[in-house]
Amino acid sequence: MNEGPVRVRVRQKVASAQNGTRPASPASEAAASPAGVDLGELDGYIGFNLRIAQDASFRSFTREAGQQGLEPGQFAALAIIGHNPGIGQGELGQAIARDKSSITPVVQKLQRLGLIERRQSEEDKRRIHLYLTGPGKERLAQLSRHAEAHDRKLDEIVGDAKPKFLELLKSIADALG
Amino acid sequence: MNEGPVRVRVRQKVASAQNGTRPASPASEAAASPAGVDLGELDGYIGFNLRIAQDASFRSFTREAGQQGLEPGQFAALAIIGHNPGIGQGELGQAIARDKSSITPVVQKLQRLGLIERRQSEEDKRRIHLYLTGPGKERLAQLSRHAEAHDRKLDEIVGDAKPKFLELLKSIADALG
DNA sequence: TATTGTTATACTCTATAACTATA
DNA sequence: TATAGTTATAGAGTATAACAATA
Repeated sequence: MNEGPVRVRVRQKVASAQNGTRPASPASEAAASPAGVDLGELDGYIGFNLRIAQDASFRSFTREAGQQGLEPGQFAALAIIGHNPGIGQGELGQAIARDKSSITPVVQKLQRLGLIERRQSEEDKRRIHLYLTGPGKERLAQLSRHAEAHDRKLDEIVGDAKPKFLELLKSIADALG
Repeated sequence: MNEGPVRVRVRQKVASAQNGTRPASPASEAAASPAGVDLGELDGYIGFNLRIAQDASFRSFTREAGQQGLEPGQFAALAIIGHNPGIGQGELGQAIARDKSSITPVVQKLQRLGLIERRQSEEDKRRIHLYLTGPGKERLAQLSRHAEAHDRKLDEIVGDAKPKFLELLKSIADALG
């Protein structure tokens, strides 16, 4: 199954990459592989390649849209609130696969930035409904443009295989989630 | 381009997932989407779907192999050292797209666990060569079995499309990294 | 009792910058 | 001056557990 060493192409400057893990800071180092390192079995693993692709995508997104302030996760939260006005925090958490305690700081930050509004439910006072504010809608539109530009790059790489590619990614999330 | 609300299937128990980002703790919550949340534009983004798939894969890996002690990132480091005996820390960092300062604690931990040995270079005393120890090789073999079992699940989902799928993931990492 | 959200806490991962020791 | 690795520090992201308010 292993047809000899799998060596990775050298990266000249080792530019910033982007990932699916979370960088704490703006720029970074390294891309996805260095000078002649044998990845061995890892090279054929879907899991490993999923990781480096996501890592690259995330860093690239942050590198560009990060200047605008928000990161992929916050963009996702904003987009979901925009598409689901009045959604509760718990539901939002489920949508992005995060615990409710991880959602609290996210929505607090979005609120602090004036991008969302939080209204206590009338019927069930435990619940808080989330809505985009005017500035929130603008920001979402702005970030959407960035996200689209970013995804266009991915579209170019994936080409015609996009529908199948997306289907596979969704199947993975669905089956292992 | 948007053909109406994209609603996600309900997840009964909201089991643990696994991802490409890093969970700080063992188990977790949420999978990738909740009861009837409209993901809107996100649903069609490669970047977003890459994220949720990687998240699911990572959590699934950790959920099982995590019991054995090491996480995906450490497994990757171990595998790379195994395939590149004598590799330096900087090179290892490049291979997994991390700064050298992020590598130090990783290799220190692996050393503390007795899984790797670090030898100062004779020719260039600044460099440190990394090697697996006997226990390190055993552990790697053990983790490889877990990783393979994990990847077999992914293989089943991806099926015949695997070569193309891997190629696309590598292209993404390569183009955006 | 169960659920929604908050808080306190803790831990992982990561990077930047400054540093040591080599080269 | 430049490079390999370390340390100090800081910050993002995440979760668990305990809690308050409400149902």
